[in-house]
Amino acid sequence: MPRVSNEEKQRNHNKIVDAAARLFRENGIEMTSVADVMKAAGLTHGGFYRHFGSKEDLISAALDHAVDDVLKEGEEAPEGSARTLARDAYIARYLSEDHLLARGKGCPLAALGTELVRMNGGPQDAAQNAVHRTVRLLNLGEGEQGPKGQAVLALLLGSVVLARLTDGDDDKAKMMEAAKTAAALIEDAWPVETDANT
Amino acid sequence: MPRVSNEEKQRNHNKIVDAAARLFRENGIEMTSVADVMKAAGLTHGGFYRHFGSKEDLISAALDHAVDDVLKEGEEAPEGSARTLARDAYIARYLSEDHLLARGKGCPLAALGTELVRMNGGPQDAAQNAVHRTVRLLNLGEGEQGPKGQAVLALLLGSVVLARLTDGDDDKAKMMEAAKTAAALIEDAWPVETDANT
DNA sequence: TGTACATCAGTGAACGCGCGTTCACTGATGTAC
DNA sequence: TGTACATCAGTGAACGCGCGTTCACTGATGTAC
Repeated sequence: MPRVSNEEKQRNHNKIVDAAARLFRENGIEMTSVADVMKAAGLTHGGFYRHFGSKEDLISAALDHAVDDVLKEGEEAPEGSARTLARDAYIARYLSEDHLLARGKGCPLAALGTELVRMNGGPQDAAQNAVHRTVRLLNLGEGEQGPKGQAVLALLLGSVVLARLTDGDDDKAKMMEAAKTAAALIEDAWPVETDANT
Repeated sequence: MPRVSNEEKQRNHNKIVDAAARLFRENGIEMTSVADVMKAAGLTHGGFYRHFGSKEDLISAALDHAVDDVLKEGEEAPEGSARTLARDAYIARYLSEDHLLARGKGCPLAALGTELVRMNGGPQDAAQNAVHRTVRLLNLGEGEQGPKGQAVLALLLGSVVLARLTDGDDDKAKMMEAAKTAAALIEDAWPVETDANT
């Protein structure tokens, strides 16, 4: 059957990254094997190294892809009120019941944060990039990486982790409500900036 | 050399749980082997099953122990202003540079949160217990598991994960400052409760 | 209190298993003429 | 455009390794008398 055309190779490459981005977020990076990913992509594990030098390289690529996936819409919104709407929509989606359940399609920081803390090299860079891009979206009109956006992301990320740890739909919903209240508080009452922030 | 007295067995048991609570938080649960834990406890891996039925049982015990470790002081403070001081001290310690670096001695939810989300059985129960106990401490005077305490814990947990992902002492410090500002905001401006919370 | 013996905490080799990675092989694709 | 051949994407067996767990063994401890 092999070999396969350049176009098909590219398609397979995308399938591998797609599958990895989903499986890593669903089951964790360490718990997801290269063979798991290749199987989900409809291939056998041996071909993996025609696409990536190592599992570590796949982690970086999958992380970047996951961030693209969740942020693209917000990042593409034109400056101005459309951007603000996109930011609010991002927060609403982040704190939705859907996001709690669909781990494999949600924020990679909320799915993998504590695992990423222990990574080096490419994956570490990709994780930092994910933080910067998300803060940039959340921090509209307050400078690139200002503390308000950082605080909002911290609240969102923490809320989703805690809600996912929580048993019972009611308690999950209460956690999300608490987060919404706190997010509105931060949005409305953040103290006037006194010193410059990048 | 074997066998060993009952007192020494208990001492060894504690050493195993201690080592596990530290190593799990430092390197992750999946990345820490039973042999790693036993070695850190000064024993050989074969003896592990005289203490625990499985690695899963150790995870539960280590999680409980880690929570005891970080919460004991706050939980033991008598009701009233001493309790409020203990809560404030907990928040200050949580958002300290020390806590960012000493992962192995810090909040197990901030160290292992996204890994715990995927656990079942004993470890899942232990994780939920950790959340409840921490929210109870943070939620003083607002009911057992009120949304204010939940929001504060979410903010703290998220901030520490993001700061640990961040490269550079300055940027870590900025993240912690943002969290302190937001925590004060939640503390001071939380809307008056309109409906009952457990 | 002293003796005889059963218990069992700890040791270290061994188990099966799945991991990340490598490899010889295949045959359709891409390319040189 | 057609032919000849080199390339290389994908396959599936195999590699060494470390994992969680089991086991026969040991000898000091705990206990029955």
